[in-house]
Amino acid sequence: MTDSLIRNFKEILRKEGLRYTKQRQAVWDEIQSSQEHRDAEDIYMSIRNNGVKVSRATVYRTIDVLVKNRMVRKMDVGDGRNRYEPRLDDAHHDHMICIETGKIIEFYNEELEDLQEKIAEENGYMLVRHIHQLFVKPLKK
Amino acid sequence: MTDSLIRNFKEILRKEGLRYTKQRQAVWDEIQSSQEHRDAEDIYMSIRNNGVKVSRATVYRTIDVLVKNRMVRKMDVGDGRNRYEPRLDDAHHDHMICIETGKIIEFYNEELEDLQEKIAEENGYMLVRHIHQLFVKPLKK
DNA sequence: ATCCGAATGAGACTCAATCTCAAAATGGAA
DNA sequence: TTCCATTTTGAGATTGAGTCTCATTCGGAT
Repeated sequence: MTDSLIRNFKEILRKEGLRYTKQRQAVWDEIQSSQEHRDAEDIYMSIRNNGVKVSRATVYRTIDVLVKNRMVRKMDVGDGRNRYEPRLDDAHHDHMICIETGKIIEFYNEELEDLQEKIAEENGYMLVRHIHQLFVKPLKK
Repeated sequence: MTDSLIRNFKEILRKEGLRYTKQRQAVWDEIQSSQEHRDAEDIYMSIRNNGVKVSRATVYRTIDVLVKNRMVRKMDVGDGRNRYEPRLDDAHHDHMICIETGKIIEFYNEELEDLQEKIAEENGYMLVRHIHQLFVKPLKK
């Protein structure tokens, strides 16, 4: 990855030909404020509770820009609601979801990453991105 | 896996305490008839075109039973519509989705499977199931 | 300060999937 | 075979995440 690690939100809007607005800033601020894996409704309600007037439409529209620019990671946990988390650094990780508690554990494994690229290449393809979730339950002691 | 490979649909219904109906049979027949990764609407329309009267509700309800009993694999390709494929044998595989053509390629890699179990265990969990999709594009020649 | 294209927001809309409940079908009992 | 308690079905309503519309508001270049 050659993206600079610290990227300015205003810069990204400029690059995209978009204007800077307090609603867009509020969405980015809100996502940035927590490392949790949150859904859009949660983000929307938090912004409103902080006293900023914003609509769901704007939240979704802004998230799209952030995802496109790799500021935010979008993840599908399979329950119909996407979750979002800030990509404060550019470090990639996958997720493990406990089916008993709902807890989301992040993990990263170099060997796994390499293997995926290899598999894609063996089939004549280049890996662009991947979705990888492990559904797990606690080991009996 | 200790499930028997050839399992009878009626047996499963019995085990689940469900009655055998021609609608349920038609859903299973239709899914079984093709190895494609199809969505519920497609399965529904095909059954109706074959002259069997069935509702979407029944299609969805029956698919749930089939998925629960590992007769059918449900996959989320990220476009909001789940795809289903028959598990004629019990062989597991993951999917590679070409972002240029939409083509779905199946793959299986033992090393990858082992690695996932290992990662779960290292974190104090037991792997129950996983979602793994590689989004790829053709290699430039 | 002006101006005009871009952004916003309320609510309509989409669409896959689920739910409702009256009517129909199933299958065990007799 | 008939009966009937119980389950299943289906038409259409509902849900809910996400998208779209368009009149109004705003940003920022000049």
